[in-house]
Amino acid sequence: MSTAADPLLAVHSTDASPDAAHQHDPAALALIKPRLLDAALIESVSDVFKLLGDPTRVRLLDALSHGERCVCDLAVLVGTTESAISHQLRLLRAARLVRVRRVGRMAYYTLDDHHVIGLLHDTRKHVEEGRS
Amino acid sequence: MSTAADPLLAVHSTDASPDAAHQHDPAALALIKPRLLDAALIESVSDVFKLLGDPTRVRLLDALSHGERCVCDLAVLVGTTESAISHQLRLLRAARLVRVRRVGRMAYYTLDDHHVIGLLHDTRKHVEEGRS
DNA sequence: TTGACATATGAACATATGTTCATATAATCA
DNA sequence: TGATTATATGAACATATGTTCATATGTCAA
Repeated sequence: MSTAADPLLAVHSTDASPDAAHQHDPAALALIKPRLLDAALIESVSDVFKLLGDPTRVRLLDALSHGERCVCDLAVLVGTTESAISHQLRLLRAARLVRVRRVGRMAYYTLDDHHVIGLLHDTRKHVEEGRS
Repeated sequence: MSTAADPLLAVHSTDASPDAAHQHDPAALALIKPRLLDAALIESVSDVFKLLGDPTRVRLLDALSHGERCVCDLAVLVGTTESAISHQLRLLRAARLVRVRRVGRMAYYTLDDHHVIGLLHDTRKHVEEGRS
């Protein structure tokens, strides 16, 4: 899998499109535009990342990567209120990143998608590579 | 690489630790606690995800996944002001997710880390799998 | 039933965040 | 030089977001 190297050879043409203020490479734009992700997908994808973009939720998922845990234990591991944890788990549940199993008055949470562990791992790699 | 299956066999013991309000499985917690990611790494990882958690920036990265682009073309592809784009590119640059190459008064941006394409791809997969 | 417990949730508050507008920098051209 | 172009950036504003506190729901024990 090598990087897509698009032609960057187009000269600075005097553009004539009516809507755009100005464009450097109209030909390349026309080629790329239809290949971009559609609005709904963009929104969904960024929503998932938004969920991962909070320390408390990353801690939660990191804790859950070691196996199923109840809310009270997650609160201890994450170091926050059970209320705060519960609010966050609700969001993660809605996005199907975690799943509940209820036993009596306990609620046991697990990761519902093992892509998540991969995402955490890859991002960690990015961060660690940057510590030059 | 299979999922780590931790023992969940501990009985509901009457806990005696002084700081925690209550714990369900103290033995498992003691085992897991030292294996959790440290605070600084959690923060860095969630910061990267936070950057990916915005539609405009996902659009930017998606556009850049098709090759190097100048700011004005990115503005057209993303459908926003060049000012807004520039603000976002600044953030992405600071996180070393994109890189600039300056030619005259133009600024050409590229992805600086190809993990990012993988992250986008995997998250897209998660989203698409959920459309049941 | 009564009380204690585990979890869930709504409202409110403080903080963070993305865009807009104005302006700055820096390069190209007349 | 002066005008125009491409990008960058600061301040301000409106919106979004995470936690806290109070309370609700449902479970178990006595």
